Amino acid sequence: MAEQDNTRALHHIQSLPSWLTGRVAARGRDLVAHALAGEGLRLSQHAVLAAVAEHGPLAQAELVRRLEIDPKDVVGLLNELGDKGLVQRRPDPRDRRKNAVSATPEGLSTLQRCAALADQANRELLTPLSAAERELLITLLRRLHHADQAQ
Amino acid sequence: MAEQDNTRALHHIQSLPSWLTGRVAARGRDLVAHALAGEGLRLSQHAVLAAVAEHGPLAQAELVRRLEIDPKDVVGLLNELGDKGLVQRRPDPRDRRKNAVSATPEGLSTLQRCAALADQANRELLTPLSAAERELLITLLRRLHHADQAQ
DNA sequence: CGGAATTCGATGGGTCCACCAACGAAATCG
DNA sequence: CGATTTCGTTGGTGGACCCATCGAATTCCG
Repeated sequence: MAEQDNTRALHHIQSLPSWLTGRVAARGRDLVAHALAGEGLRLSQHAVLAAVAEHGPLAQAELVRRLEIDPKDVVGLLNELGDKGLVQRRPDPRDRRKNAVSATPEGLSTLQRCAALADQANRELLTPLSAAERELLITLLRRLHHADQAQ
Repeated sequence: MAEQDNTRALHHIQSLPSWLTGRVAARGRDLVAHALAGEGLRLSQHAVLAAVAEHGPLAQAELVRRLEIDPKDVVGLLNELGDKGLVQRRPDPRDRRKNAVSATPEGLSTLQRCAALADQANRELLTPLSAAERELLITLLRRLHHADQAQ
């Protein structure tokens, strides 16, 4: 510290992990988003569809908690996925406040193709790294993320 | 590939580098943003201030190219930084289309403090990693970013 | 030289994503 | 029961990015 040199201020910022991860994340986001556009899905729609497919029929509030997403946004996302025929909302007979959201067969097959597309995009993102380096990067990122999850 | 299992669709997505970097980047962004809030600056304002400080008096269009930022946003950012007395816009006598943007002494001292705050936030972000691992992560991210820069 | 093309600063409009505030309806708690 | 909580929904805010346009000033080129 106290080694701050304003003549390299921008260079300094752009060497920080927070900035580097932001840039790499932005590129990863764009790559995956572009790939998913082939299936007509946005990133958030893909995440919701995957959560619904993985965790059986679930209530929207459960979706909110699991994805740490805003309740408001869930409504729109499910509407869009519903319009595409990928998920369906039914009233939960056991608790009439809830909607039981589940994926349709079409939703599941779409999800299959999306997973392949997302994998492909991630391969492109990591092109500059060797297989061992990719594993290493994922491990480091995972540790940072898990430490965050646990506060 | 073709090992897609819809019963682990969400888990799969959340293991992808694109998702992990996104999460870590979001946390890094929040940490730095929160730290900079102590100086009353947002991330984009900090970046612009640093660029102006590092690269002498600049035209706004030059700022746009260097930071790959939207021309529209530059106007507002410079207005805000100008209102705070951290930068000043003067007409460039050599090209009257241009504004020569430079940092004020107050801007430079603010930048000093911001650099320290950003460093501190990044240290917090990387807390779970050893010094060697931090260097490794930065190296890997830098390679990904540079490969992107060169298309 | 003078007209055409380009650059610069600025503005308006639009998308996408994340976040906060509040509400009626329906369930659960005490 | 009544009070509280949960659920789904609607409202709006703000940041980051992109597209198009516009007048003023400069550069290019015939």
